[in-house]
Amino acid sequence: MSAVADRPFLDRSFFASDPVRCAEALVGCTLVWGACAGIVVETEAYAAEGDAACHTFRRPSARQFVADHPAGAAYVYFNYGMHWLANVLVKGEAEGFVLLRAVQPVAGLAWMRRRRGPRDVAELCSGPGRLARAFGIDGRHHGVDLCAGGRRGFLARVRTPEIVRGPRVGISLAQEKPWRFAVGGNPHVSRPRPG
DNA sequence: TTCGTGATAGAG
DNA sequence: TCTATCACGAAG
Repeated sequence: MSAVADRPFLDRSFFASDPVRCAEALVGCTLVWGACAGIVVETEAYAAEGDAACHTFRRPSARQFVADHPAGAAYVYFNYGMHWLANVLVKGEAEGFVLLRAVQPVAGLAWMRRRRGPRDVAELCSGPGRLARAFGIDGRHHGVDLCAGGRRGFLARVRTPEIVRGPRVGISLAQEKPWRFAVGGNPHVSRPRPG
């Protein structure tokens, strides 16, 4: 846990931005979740306004979530009958979410393998469903504050990564928006590789 | 490429 | 009640 020790979490002002900028800024930061931690290597932005792929476009419950929670709250939902997906609420100049798509594991590898099975490190968290599974993220965490200190939050970048940008993955609407961000060439990024 | 699996929301 | 849809992943 030395990679995690004695550094403060990103505070709420980090998420009081807009979802696209925030998604890019989060790449290279470290996600800390209890005993597990990983460097964020891939994100996507979803805008509450004008983005047909965002849950807020169709789901009243998502709009209510935005209204009821502060920036930096976790938005966790169950999809395809089997996968949990983890997002962070952004509320600032614009509102929306940042989907956490992949991290490079740095702590808690034993826990991740216990949940995901004995896999290669590059397979542990290289996708939003995989990441949530490896970190033990599920519906219990829907709405938790990631800017409150304690066990869960983000650490600032130690280095600025080389970020590549491309279209979002796995959506049918608003595919034209290049709102996926990833660390160029990083093996922990999900497929299809951007670039 | 195909299919498992379930929450959500809107229509009937 | 019924149905379409869905920000996925594992196996084949």
